[in-house]
Amino acid sequence: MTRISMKDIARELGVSIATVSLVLNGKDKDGRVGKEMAEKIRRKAKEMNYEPNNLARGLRIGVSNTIGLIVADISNLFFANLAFHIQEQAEKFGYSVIITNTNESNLKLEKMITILKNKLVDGFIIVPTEHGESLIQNLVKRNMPVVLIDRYFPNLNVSSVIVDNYNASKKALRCLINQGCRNIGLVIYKSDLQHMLDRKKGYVDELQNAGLYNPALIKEINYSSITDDITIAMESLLSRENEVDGIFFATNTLSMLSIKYMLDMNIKLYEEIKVVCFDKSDAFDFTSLHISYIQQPIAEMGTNAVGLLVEQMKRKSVERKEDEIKIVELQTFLMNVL
Amino acid sequence: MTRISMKDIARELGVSIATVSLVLNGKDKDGRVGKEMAEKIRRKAKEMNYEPNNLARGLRIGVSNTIGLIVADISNLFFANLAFHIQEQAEKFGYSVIITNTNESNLKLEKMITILKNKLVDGFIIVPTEHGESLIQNLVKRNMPVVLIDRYFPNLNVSSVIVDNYNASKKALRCLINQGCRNIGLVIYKSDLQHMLDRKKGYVDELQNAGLYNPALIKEINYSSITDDITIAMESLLSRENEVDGIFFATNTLSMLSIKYMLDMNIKLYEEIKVVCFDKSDAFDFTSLHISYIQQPIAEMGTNAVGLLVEQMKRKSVERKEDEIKIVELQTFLMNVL
DNA sequence: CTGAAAGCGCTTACAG
DNA sequence: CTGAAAGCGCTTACAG
Repeated sequence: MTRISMKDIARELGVSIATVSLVLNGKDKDGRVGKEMAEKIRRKAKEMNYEPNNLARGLRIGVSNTIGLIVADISNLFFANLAFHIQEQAEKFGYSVIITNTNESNLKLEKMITILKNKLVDGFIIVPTEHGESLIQNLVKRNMPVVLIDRYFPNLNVSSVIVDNYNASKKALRCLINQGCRNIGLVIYKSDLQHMLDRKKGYVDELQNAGLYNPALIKEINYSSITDDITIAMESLLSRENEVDGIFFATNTLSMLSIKYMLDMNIKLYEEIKVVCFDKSDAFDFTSLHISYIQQPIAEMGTNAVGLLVEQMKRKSVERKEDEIKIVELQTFLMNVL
Repeated sequence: MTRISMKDIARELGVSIATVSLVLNGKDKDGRVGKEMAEKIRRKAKEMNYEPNNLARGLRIGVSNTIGLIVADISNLFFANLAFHIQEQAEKFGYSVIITNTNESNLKLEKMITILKNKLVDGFIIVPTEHGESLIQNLVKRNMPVVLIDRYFPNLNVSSVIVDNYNASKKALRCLINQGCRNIGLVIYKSDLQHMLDRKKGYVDELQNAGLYNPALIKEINYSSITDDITIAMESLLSRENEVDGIFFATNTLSMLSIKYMLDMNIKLYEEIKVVCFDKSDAFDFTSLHISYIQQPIAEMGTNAVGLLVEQMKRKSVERKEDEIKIVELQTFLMNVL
């Protein structure tokens, strides 16, 4: 079966392709095309099962109505949810979304950007990787609409949607302190990404305020050797001399692996050690575990990112030049299951 | 900044666009283009930062190197993982993947198919919705390469990748019976989709073999009123007169909600009621919960789906007509945490 | 109110 | 070994 094109409809009806195009794009009002003609064309199009070829349309008008979404790991529930909401929102504006994955690899980020650019996406929403700054920079230089999400580069002039990571950490720590914890550990990725630095700083500041800061209780995990590093970190935190009575986990993956370790060691959460995690896991619904967590407004993050991007894409086509960079910083919620 | 095209390179070098195209597509070997010329073109292309326009290429050769993946719910970890593996595998064959979501809605499935077709994806991998049979049928009629995954329609002539749901259920039930359960409940979606019917049949058959079948212990949940229905179902299963000592949950979402309910009710898993779930959740790593589960070979499912699809897409371009429909049925694993 | 024509960026026979 | 030309399906001034 071969696809029906405008040409086929035009031939069938003995009219020009131009007329068909006008009608099928709804530009027949304003008296551009006769009423009966328009009706005839529409009927024929439906009858022949016409479907527009968006590739051709895109080539001609230089727009694909597609957004490229690049996340760090689609199999992480946080990003999966983010993707979900971004897609829902994009659809409302008539955009489809191509989702791709970097697995936290800078190389892959570069590759994904190239692939997507060559498919002519109209803009990008990106969860950038560590050291991915220059790749983003390039995109911006070339006037590509871009919005960063979840993570951002403070030195880069790029619209971004993030949460207030610093205060999220502070909230988490205050919660632990209020519950009587005095020796509170931190499990976090070793990373230069700003959102990690912010989470760390929130931890440090809040503990220093309380006169409880002890740098030995900060455990930095390498993403590439995560299992081993967590074992080492937890062994240290759980050793008797540290007297740790609370731990803050800076990401959901770190939480899950560490809590599993603790349960395997028969540690009683809450009674022996209180914990706060970044992000929710399904597991926390099992209330018997007494796990508090920082909840990010995922839907809002997605909506905002799409909003900012759509704005940029419009602006570009109207050729305005004011570079309105916006950093949207959303607040998190401390969900206390106790 | 305006994109560099082949024309720009050709003009700059005083050669024809055709020559540039040949070189940049690696067709300059076989003595089609002079060695120095080819080198010059390649150097210039790099220097000018040329990047191919795949829209134009796709329009010309009728191929987009893009696969449309339609899942039922990207925020469900099972589908997120599936998407991840499909993408990894597709990339190996040079395809990018557009992921979209139906939210189990038939209407949305139709919309997504239309959108993707108009973007000229070369083929589809689809997790179909209930009653979505005719939509898939249409795609096949139009000679579109399609592979169904996770779910399939027995009456439809479409390649599909599924797991052996019937035997998965049987395994789960045997496990519960062997552990001494005598009154075993089933929590499953009310659905005509074959994979659900298979899971149900496995449950029924295995219990009948053991002389333990009791239809009153089957609870069918409506996707649209899931929370309420689960509450009602669990209340009934946990009521004293039923003496339920084991439950099989037919999907991951049903598992999570039901187990949460049980924990809220202070039911001791394993000691009071033993459970087996379909699919793993992060939560099960918390071994203290004693939850067994059926593990699906997600990566293998993804790999197989891409393989079947690529085969179809190739076949189509060579215009062969043997309709080689393949149903790949993979085996699951019963993961017993005890 | 409708049509002829150019062109988006590319590929592919066909000539030479 | 290289170029001129047609055409993929569409949109958009421009004529009339």
